[in-house]
Amino acid sequence: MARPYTPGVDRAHPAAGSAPADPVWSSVRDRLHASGLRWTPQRRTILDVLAASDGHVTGAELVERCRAIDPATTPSTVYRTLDVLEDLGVVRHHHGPDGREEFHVLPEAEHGHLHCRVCGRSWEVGAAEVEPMLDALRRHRGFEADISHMALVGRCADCREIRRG
Amino acid sequence: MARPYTPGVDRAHPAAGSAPADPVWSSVRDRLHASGLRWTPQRRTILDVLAASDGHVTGAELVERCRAIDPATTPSTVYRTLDVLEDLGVVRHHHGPDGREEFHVLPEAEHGHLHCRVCGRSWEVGAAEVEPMLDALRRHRGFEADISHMALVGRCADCREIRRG
DNA sequence: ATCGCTACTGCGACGCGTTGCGATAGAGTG
DNA sequence: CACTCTATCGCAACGCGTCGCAGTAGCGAT
Ligand SMILES: [Mn+2]
Ligand SMILES: [Mn+2]
Ligand SMILES: [Zn+2]
Ligand SMILES: [Zn+2]
Repeated sequence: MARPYTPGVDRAHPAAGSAPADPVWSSVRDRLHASGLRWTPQRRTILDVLAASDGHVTGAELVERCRAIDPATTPSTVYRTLDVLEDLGVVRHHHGPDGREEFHVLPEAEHGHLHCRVCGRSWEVGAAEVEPMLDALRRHRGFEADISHMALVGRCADCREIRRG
Repeated sequence: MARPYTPGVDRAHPAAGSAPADPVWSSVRDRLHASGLRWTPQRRTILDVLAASDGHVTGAELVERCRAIDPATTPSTVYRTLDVLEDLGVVRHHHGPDGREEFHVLPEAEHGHLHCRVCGRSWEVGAAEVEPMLDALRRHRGFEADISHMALVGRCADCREIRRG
């Protein structure tokens, strides 16, 4: 049952005016203001969800979790906010083997991603491990690759073991 | 104006029974049969389109070109056939910055892909250029990465020049 | 408290693929 | 040629995301 758009009133967030306790998250509000952007109940919902998540989450999952807090949540708003937050460095995204988005919340260190096509598991790969190639690309072509967005698909050690080839 | 499903009759391909002249393409028919798969008018249409394409093409573009030959073409059939052809090594796909599929027809050599986020241009990167990293991943983790599926997003030399950072 | 600017929201429609289903038609066999 | 088996097809519905539009509401200034 989709609620119609009911401005203000029943949309008030439990603590609408304030930001989450964690200093990392609370700074977001100020950084938005500093860029002439705004602090809204919808954005607070998304930040609450992100603060409660960690590791990699798909866009659809985030939408779903927002709806758990506010059933009136709209996908377009979530995705647009994720774009904004990516500009702020709060989240990073890459794409799974099927092209779907996966978000990493507050990545401590830059890293790329490995996806096993067979078993579906995935791993993070540190910047150091790919640095040689990135250097080569920078030197030879002047291309500066975004590590966070990197996702390599292939077969993991276990799955290669099973079916030699 | 969508034509209803009109089996057989007006679906006959100009040279329905035969395969394209090029030996590479004609072999496809035999290789399908060898695997217990079938040669259909729809598949011939798609192969005609692929034979007339080169470099990278999006899935949507391929569907559109098929419709130019046979307006009754259905997306699901095209995508399913592309899957089959990828198994045969006739095409390879990767994903653009937005996650959309791009197909490379008959790649002579394995290669990865670079996409500039700013100007939107893209380049191929030879296997040799990535080999060091792939070796490292194989040695340290036993992970065998698919080069053809690799797509790095970032900023090209020109676009870095313009806005230093 | 009120006002004005404009960032942001929800909506609706669209684009790209994918999937399950029942009907069709390849193609090997006799 | 008829017959059978089943791969493939078209369809319809769905999932993920994006975009333009018109109305709303943050927020800084008065
Ligand atoms: Mn893929
Ligand atoms: Mn992306
Ligand atoms: Zn695996
Ligand atoms: Zn560029």
